[in-house]
Amino acid sequence: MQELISVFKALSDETRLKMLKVFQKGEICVCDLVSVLDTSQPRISFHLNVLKEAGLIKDRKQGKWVHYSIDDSDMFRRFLVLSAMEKIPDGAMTEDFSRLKKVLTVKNKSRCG
Amino acid sequence: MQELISVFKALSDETRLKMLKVFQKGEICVCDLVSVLDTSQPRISFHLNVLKEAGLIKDRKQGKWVHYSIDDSDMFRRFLVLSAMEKIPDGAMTEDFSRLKKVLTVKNKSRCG
DNA sequence: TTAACATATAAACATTTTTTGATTTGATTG
DNA sequence: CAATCAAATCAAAAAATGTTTATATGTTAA
Repeated sequence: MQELISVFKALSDETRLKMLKVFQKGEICVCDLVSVLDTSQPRISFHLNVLKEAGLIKDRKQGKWVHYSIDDSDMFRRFLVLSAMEKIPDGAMTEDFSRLKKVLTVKNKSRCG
Repeated sequence: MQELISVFKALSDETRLKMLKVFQKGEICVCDLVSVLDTSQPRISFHLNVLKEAGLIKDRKQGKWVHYSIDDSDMFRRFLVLSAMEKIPDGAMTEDFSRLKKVLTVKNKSRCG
């Protein structure tokens, strides 16, 4: 039961829902997520950890960077995330997506990743 | 987005999940729920309110009593609750269901309801 | 190997949620 | 209408979560 609760808890926070929205666009590293959500690094790390403990995301370490992405190994979580995401209008993400776009194009001219 | 969050928040608590499990057996009044979950009345009222604010349950007033039941008017909530309930083994509810049984049979010999 | 960078962690603090005990409200019954 | 019962509400205490600032860890590159 605690496992189930941890999943719902992870989903009951605006920052974390926004993170999942960003993850839907693809894998992203912590430093980019900090830029995109325009907040502090420890705060991002804290929320990433909550999502990870709930089994909603996974990480991939590569050199200095840690890339996070949606963990789609579990059907129930997968469905929960999808249906939650569907409920959040893209309008709630305008600023963030615009920063994401910026970050990604800079990326193409190489940096991490 | 806050509405979505309120739903997940409502679902991220053991007492409230147990309440929903009880509601799956049918409508129940506050005083019976207090007996079944074996806790204080204000605590029950508090959690009922959280579930109600999230749109997961509805109430029906009848004389002195208030009967609560699952609100199945919204598809998304309906599905969430069903899939959450499925994840909770009946073993987690043994004591509660046994008290529920008792309460319901006493009921038949009339009291509230 | 030192400097710089990415991320995690920790401690202190702030905020939110939950619990408790007392009280209130509303309805029924004697 | 006084007594009783069900339920809600409130204020204060307790517990859990989230934020911040500072620091630690691990990696890469100069």
